Amino acid sequence: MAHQKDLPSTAYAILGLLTWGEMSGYDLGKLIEGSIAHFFFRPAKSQIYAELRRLVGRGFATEREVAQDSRPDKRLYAVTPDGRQALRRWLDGSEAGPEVFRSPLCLKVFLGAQMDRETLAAQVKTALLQAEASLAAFQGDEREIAGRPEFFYPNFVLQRGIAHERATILWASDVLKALEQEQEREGA
Amino acid sequence: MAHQKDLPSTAYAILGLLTWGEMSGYDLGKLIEGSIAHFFFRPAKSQIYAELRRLVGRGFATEREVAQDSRPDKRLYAVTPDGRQALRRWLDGSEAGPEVFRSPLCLKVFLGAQMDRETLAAQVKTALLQAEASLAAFQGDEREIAGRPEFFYPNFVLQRGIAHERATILWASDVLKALEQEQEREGA
DNA sequence: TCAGCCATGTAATGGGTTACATGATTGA
DNA sequence: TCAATCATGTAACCCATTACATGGCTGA
Repeated sequence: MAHQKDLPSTAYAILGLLTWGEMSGYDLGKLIEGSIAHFFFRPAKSQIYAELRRLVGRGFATEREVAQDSRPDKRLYAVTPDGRQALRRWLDGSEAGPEVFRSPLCLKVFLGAQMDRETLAAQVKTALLQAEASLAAFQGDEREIAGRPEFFYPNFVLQRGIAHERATILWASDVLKALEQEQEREGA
Repeated sequence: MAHQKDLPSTAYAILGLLTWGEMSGYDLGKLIEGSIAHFFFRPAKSQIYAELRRLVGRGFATEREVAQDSRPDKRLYAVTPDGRQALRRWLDGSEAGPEVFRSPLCLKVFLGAQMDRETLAAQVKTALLQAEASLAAFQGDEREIAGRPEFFYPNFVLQRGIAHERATILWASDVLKALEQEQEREGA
């Protein structure tokens, strides 16, 4: 009964955000951009809407049309008790899929022997600057949510992001240093 | 001319590994498992073979059938000059796709309010143990390749993996501590 | 005036996974 | 004897992205 087939984990991500409160697909998009996009996935809008329809089809969410003037009409979605149960089952289970770290930069560094040293260094430098920007943004978020109990759990994830960016910055600096040393050794 | 359509980055990953030397699809699978799988992607066997055929079709690799007795016959693939050029263009360019960190664990922690505290703690603990195992494995690799100049570039990526696992371990420990404190506060 | 926000979707494509299929050799 | 290694693929499926489509309101 209930579910013939398991949903993809992205469905549970959306279901999870809906526990935050009733929302439209558009709202979800905004919310994802500031949270889940950083540590899970950044779906296309079209996928959000498709996934919401599926959740309604499964009975995991309800849809409610709200007419607005001076704005387009919208549909608000809310989790059902069935939805909460399904989410809970998924959260408690251990088949949530693997941790994935996919880094084109690491691939390029790995294949560094195929590149000009300068070009590689430039790309590492770019990544370093991006990591610094991310870190600054995360630290801004940190100040914003500090001490707010409703962000008790999200704050853990934010801390992980901060740790990750810090590690990236240190690593990139080390790589750049090593690359320069190698350049000198060759030049001399 | 040359290429009507860009290849997906996974094709360049395989092309890059082929610069290591002539290999079969099977060999590539083994090699990926010990390298690229950790920081880029872990393709299904079927995809490796499909991607190799495409590379040959584009003229980026050559195929050579080798008969063997007491083992199945195999096909060896090697990069062509065109392939090297294409790889180089991709490496030098900046459209390599985004850095992706997809962590179901982070999603669960983010939604921690929906779970039993103990269940969440157990899952964090599991991740911690896995990170410790990965770290140990990476440190084994580190000892193996230490000082070997042909691993100059791969070593950077290994260092990143080590830094990442260390950060994960510290973070998970912090989360567990905080979760226990919260438990005590409630219990008291 | 004009970019950007609000708001929702369809259609086409394809990258990637899963399941299925085969089968000899080698070492524990 | 039995699992693992070597070795290559086909077929089906589907999650996810990209491009396309619409259109009023708001603030700089």
